[in-house]
Amino acid sequence: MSLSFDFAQPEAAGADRVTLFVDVILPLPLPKLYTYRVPYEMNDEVVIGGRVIVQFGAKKTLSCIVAAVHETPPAQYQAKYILEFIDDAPVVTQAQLKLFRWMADYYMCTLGEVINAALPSALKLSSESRIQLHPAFEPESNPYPLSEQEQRIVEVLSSEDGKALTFTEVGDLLGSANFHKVIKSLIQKDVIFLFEHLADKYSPKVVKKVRLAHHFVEENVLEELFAKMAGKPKQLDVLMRYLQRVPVYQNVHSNHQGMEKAALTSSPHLSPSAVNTLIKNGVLEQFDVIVSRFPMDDSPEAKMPFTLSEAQMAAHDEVLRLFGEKDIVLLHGVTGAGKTEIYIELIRKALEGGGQVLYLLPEIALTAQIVTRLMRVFGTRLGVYHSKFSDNERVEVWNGVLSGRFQVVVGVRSAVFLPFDNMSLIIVDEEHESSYKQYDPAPRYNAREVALMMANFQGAKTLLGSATPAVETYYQTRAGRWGLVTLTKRFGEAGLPEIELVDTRKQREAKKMLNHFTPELLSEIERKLGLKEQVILFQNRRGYSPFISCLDCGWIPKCKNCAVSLSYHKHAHELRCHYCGFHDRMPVECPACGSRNLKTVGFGTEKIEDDLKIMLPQANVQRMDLDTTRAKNSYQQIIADFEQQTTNVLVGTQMVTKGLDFANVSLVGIINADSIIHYPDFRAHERAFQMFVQVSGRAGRKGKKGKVIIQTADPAQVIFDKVIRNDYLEFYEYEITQRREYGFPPFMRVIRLTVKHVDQLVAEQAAILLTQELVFRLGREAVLGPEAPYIFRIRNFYLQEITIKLDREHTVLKHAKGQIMEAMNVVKDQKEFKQARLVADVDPM
DNA sequence: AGCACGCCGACT
DNA sequence: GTCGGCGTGCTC
Repeated sequence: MSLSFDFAQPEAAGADRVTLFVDVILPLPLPKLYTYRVPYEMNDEVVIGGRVIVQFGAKKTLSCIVAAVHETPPAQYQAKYILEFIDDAPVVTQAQLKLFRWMADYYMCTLGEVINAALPSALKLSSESRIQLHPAFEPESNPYPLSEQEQRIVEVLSSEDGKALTFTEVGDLLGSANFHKVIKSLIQKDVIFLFEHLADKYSPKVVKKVRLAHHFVEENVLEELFAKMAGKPKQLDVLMRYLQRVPVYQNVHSNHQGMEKAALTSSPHLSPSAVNTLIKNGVLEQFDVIVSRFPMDDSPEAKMPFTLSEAQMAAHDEVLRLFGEKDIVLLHGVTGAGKTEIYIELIRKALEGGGQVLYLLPEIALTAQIVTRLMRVFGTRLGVYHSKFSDNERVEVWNGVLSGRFQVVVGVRSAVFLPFDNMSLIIVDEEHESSYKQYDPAPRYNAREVALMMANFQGAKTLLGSATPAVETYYQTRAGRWGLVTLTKRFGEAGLPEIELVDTRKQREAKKMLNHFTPELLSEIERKLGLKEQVILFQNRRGYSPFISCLDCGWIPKCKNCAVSLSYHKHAHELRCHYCGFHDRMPVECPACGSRNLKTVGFGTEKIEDDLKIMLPQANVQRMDLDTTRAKNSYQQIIADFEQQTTNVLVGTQMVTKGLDFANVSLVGIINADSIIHYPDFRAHERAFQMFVQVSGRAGRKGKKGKVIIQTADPAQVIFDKVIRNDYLEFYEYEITQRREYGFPPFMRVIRLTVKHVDQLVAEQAAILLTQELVFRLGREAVLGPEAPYIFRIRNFYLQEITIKLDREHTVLKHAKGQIMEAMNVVKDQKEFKQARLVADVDPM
């Protein structure tokens, strides 16, 4: 039996010495929980969802999460004592524990793996965890008294800038085993903060500000100053601007806040050197302020309420009405229909009811634009959870949700792990996006499904939004289980773009192709640039070319770890593997025959960029793909340049298809549609349709009708017809028939098992045995394969795939997963397959 | 995931 | 004769 904390406490306070045990979740891929014993005197410190430190194995001390408290001593072994209690309040809520258990179950992984993915690493203490002085800490102004031990730590940390100590070092320094208490206390007092890896070291964002030196603040002193400035017009200008922006007289304190130096120096009519002279002469003083990475916009126009259009209002009302009878509603709105405003209105209503709100977005759609917009409406109640955030920022959001400071969180996939316990509304925007699915490592979860389950557990409503809903999602609305609201009109009179197909085969035969551009696309780009409008080009492959080949002997460089050719990256002058990261210098001559006739074959974004720069010198081309957005802010920079029209052509992969709104883009070109359609996967058509419609949606906003040119070798393919007419329904009808006929989701559930082994033969043998065991348990018709995937070797592991199709019923599913586990264990228990890795992916995408 | 224990090749 | 390779099994 497990006791809750509330129940355990009064007993522990009594005279009877109950012996408590806790089951903990270790942050490791272990199938079960481990039981530790609570020291008597610590009985009232036990908190479910709190962290404790335990010894695990001979050497390791780990922090882990208390999942349950009970009085049952383990029969088989002697439980070790808990070494330390870190938290006096849960860092993981009961609601989370329930959800995490469901995830581990559903996605066939361990609780430890879920916890590991869920907790920001600074919450996962280890002896390697480090502390650093909080950048905002000043010894004089910190209001909390420090103990002698705390003082010692602060001294050492202050000894040099950015000095860090590991837990082990802190332990040595204090010579006490109980140093976690000291660390915890210092964290609470905002003196230090924690991080896990050197890369997580906190570097605060600092803004340089200026203010009037305080002895000038009085009116008559200032007049004197003005008199002195009479012969220095530039400096006077600066001062005037400052006084204009900062109401020094009306509000005495406003001068203390000052204003951003950049606002003075970068102002077109002001001289930066005059600003510096004023600082040098002591009239202005410069100071640094640590700011949040998402600044609050307090300008008056920011507070301006927006009004929903009639269509938006109607959709909003319909969503609310449907929430009266259904828990899940799909908002199917064409691109540019203004779904975000509807979300904001709904969030506002949900907050009035007092619950929490989670707004999920795919990685690349979560831009500064949308965050700023939400900040304006929700201010400090909004938390942001982004994968490019540092660990400290994540902990801040985590704690903010726990404390109730953040009632709304906008975030990516992993935001479903945050400690919500009173959810009232979840919005999953672009719900069809495959980036909601984590592919590797475990837990291989789909944030949309997790969100739906969280909503279910916490009695919240879920709104799914998309211009191109997943077939599975739309099916649910057709079946009447989920509500459906449709928005067919674009916001602000913008018509849907005109889509033109251009036959690349015909043009190639006529020898009219210019590199990979048809004359139609090239002249249209030229025309748009002439009109000072912008262009987006979509090519779903990065690098310069997918491979190179020797013209004399046909040699093609392959990756030594994977069964793929190496892509040529011109800028880096390298050959790269897109699967394992292997790279090598581009050879000058063929290593097989010594010929210098090496030719690139095929094309990626880099070549498109290159060719276009040569063919249209007036184009200012920027490329956006994984290679150009790797650095932390490069993505924002590329977007900003394009927005401000410093660049006028954006060439990119998937990244350009999602969520970007640029008013001046009037042409979208899809360079090679065929590579998107021809994919060996049951979702290929769905993905292609979504991609075409989404990228087309980037063309034409704010009243301008856009144009889309799709280059294809086979314009007759059925899918184009539906894309051109933007007919989702027709696409859906076609697709759902196929799915029914061939037994794919939503009619069947798919679980994909992958067997990996360094030896190809062993991988095959293990897969054959696994298949046999599966067929034995689930029946022949449920198991497909084994089969080597198209790319049959990655990172030196040979792959074999088995696909399992199951009925959707939950009981069947649960039972089947047990059977699959059994089958996997049979294989793993075989000596010859000990080295094989077996991976289960539930609902793969 | 680590880490220790345990059986087979090139070194003082 | 040992040092050390990493295969295998266990951790409350």
